[in-house]
Amino acid sequence: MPEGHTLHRLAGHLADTFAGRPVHVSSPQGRFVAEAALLDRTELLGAEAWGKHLFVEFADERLVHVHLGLIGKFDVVAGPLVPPVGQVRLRLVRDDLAAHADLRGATRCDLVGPRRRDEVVAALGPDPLRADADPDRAWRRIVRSDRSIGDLLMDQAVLAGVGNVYRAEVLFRHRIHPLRPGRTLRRSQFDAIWADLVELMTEGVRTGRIDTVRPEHTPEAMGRPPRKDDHGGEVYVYRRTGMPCWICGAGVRTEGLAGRNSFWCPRCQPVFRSRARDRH
DNA sequence: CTCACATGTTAAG
DNA sequence: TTAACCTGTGAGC
Repeated sequence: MPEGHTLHRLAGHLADTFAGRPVHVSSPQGRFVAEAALLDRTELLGAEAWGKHLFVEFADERLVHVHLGLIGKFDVVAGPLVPPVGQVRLRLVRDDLAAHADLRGATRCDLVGPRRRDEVVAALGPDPLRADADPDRAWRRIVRSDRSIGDLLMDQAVLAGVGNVYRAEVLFRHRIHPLRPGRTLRRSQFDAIWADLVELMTEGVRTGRIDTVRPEHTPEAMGRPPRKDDHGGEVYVYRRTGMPCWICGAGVRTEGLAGRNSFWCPRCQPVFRSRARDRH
């Protein structure tokens, strides 16, 4: 579930559902009880996402810092209240009882103040989903790095909010091999990647899915069955190891990179050739 | 049913 | 580099 678009979408849902009214805060699981008691029946002011970090804002400068990790979920549920299922670390209930939100499986759920929030934000690279993002900060780090672009795109200190799906897909869309060193990218390529991430991730916030195939490669356009798995979105290479590339038919490759599986098409994303060699 | 793996990060070894 | 966190899903038996 959680790349940056999930958290931005969630921030919007939480704000729409709870902002401007007192909220009942509890921790059915028991691991956030003291903090929940402090927030209980105070006003929820809003919610904001920075990369994959979420801050739920309550009165008196109190914030709940949430990170979903790999498996966490924060479900916003409209309708009558039901007993918590599983390990619900944080539950928000609207004062009219007509909606609630349950947090499960998160790696982080802390009560913090603005100072801690600022620390977390300061450690993050620019977030393509934020209008105030400065892509130059990411470019400066990428262009002077020997690390691979696949590694750099996943580094939240370089660029915030991109995860394993957007990494694989945006590199495919720009025909760049994930192992290519950051310092070999041209500015125009980075600019195109950034602009594409802004567009793709904004669409992800709108739909709640990661769809990255261009109109001519959709299941309808190609007369192929839609993707069937828990992600829902249509993609070019992510988790398609061994299957034919939608564009050239070559088998999609995979390899561990930065601790995660990276996916690419060996024909559409050829191994980088150095500038010296290009001159021949 | 059990098992492997997953859109992530941190901390221990 | 590996385990741990903690939940859900799909594949295989």
